[in-house]
Amino acid sequence: MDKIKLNPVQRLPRTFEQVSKQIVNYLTSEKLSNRSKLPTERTLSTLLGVSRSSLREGLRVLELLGYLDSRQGEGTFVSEPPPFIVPSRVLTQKLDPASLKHYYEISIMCAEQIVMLSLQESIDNNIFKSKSNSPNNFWSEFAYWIESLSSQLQNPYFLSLWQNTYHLLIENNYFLHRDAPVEINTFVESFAEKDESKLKQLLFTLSRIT
Amino acid sequence: MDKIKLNPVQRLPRTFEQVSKQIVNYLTSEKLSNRSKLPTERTLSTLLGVSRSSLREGLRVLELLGYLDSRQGEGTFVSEPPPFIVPSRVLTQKLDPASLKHYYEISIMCAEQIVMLSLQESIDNNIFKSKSNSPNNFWSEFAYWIESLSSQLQNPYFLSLWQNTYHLLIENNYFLHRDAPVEINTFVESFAEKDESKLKQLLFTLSRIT
DNA sequence: GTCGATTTGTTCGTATGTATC
DNA sequence: TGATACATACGAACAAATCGA
Repeated sequence: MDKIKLNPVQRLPRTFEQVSKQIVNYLTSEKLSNRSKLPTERTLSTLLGVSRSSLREGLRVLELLGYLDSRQGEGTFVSEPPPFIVPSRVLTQKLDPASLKHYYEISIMCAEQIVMLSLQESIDNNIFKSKSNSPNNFWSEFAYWIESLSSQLQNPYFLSLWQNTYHLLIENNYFLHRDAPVEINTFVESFAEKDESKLKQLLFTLSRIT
Repeated sequence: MDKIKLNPVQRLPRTFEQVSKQIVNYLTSEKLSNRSKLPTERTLSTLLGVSRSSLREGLRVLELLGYLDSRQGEGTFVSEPPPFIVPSRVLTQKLDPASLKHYYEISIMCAEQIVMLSLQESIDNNIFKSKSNSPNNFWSEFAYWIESLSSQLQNPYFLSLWQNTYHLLIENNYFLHRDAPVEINTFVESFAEKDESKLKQLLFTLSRIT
């Protein structure tokens, strides 16, 4: 008996998948900048040789992933996709406590990284001033601080991850009954003094909040 | 002149958006487990009072986000959405060097977190054995080690983030001409000795690879 | 301020491909 | 082999939003 070489069968990608890939290739190859207008759905469907229904399914995918933005009566426009997407946020769906805890730990990891990188790149944070005068709301102040730091960072993906997870927690009222046993000024001052170990200790206490 | 309060105009969500949200609510409320079968497209469209085209656009979104899985001739099935999605990976699209560097830094952050958490949770890693006998390929060994660690971790989201970024880098040949100046055994031994500072120093050298 | 052209949003009917029994 | 159930795909038509003459 001969040896039979078995390869996994290749299925043709569905139409909408081919459509979305082709359009993204078109976007990148033509170097279409932000907000530039795409051809109409009818034009695209004839160009690609597919029906408008299938083309639209492809456009939906790209819109969801942040590559496009369609507006009725106007047209379809190029957009900048984010580096990360959290499914439940796209659908504004509430999450269970376990998942929230997992996202919380991710957000703290990002915060720590942002703070430490800011120290390394010796970012000037003297401009920072507490936004609100309500000293109770630690978390919004903390978020404001983290974003003011990361906006000066070279790598914008840490900010993206932070924002995704932080806003997800906000939307799920995660911080409603979780006040942190620290004040924002403690962070800001430790940062000004470049006190790395103190900052790490503070962030560790945050990570320990249940 | 009176003060005018300007609120952003509220648009009715498009049909496919309402469809995807309703279906997700249906999934969670009915506690439909993995792989259970949904009603047919025709049934769903009549139940929701929308056309099949609009329903399908909603299903596409859910399929892309990982909530569903449609197979021609069989049906549509429930699936488990991942905590994070990287747009360019969904479209198997190649990325520019700058974006890759950003993702690389994210992946290293995850790796460090996974290692440190594994130390804290005193995970037993004695079972680990190098997979291949080619000592050259540091990165695949490293990835194997990270995954063997994080599979025992309480929070699976670190693993998800790691895998997303690592596989994205692989798919873009990021490691092709980037050999690390360390060996995997150095990591494994330092971990066995619970040498935290040594591990941090090793991970720092990884983060410094350009 | 209205009208008409343009463009996306939505629907319906129909045909085809594919898996299961 | 055939029948059934299902997703996939197409095209034509109409609705609604936007913009400019």
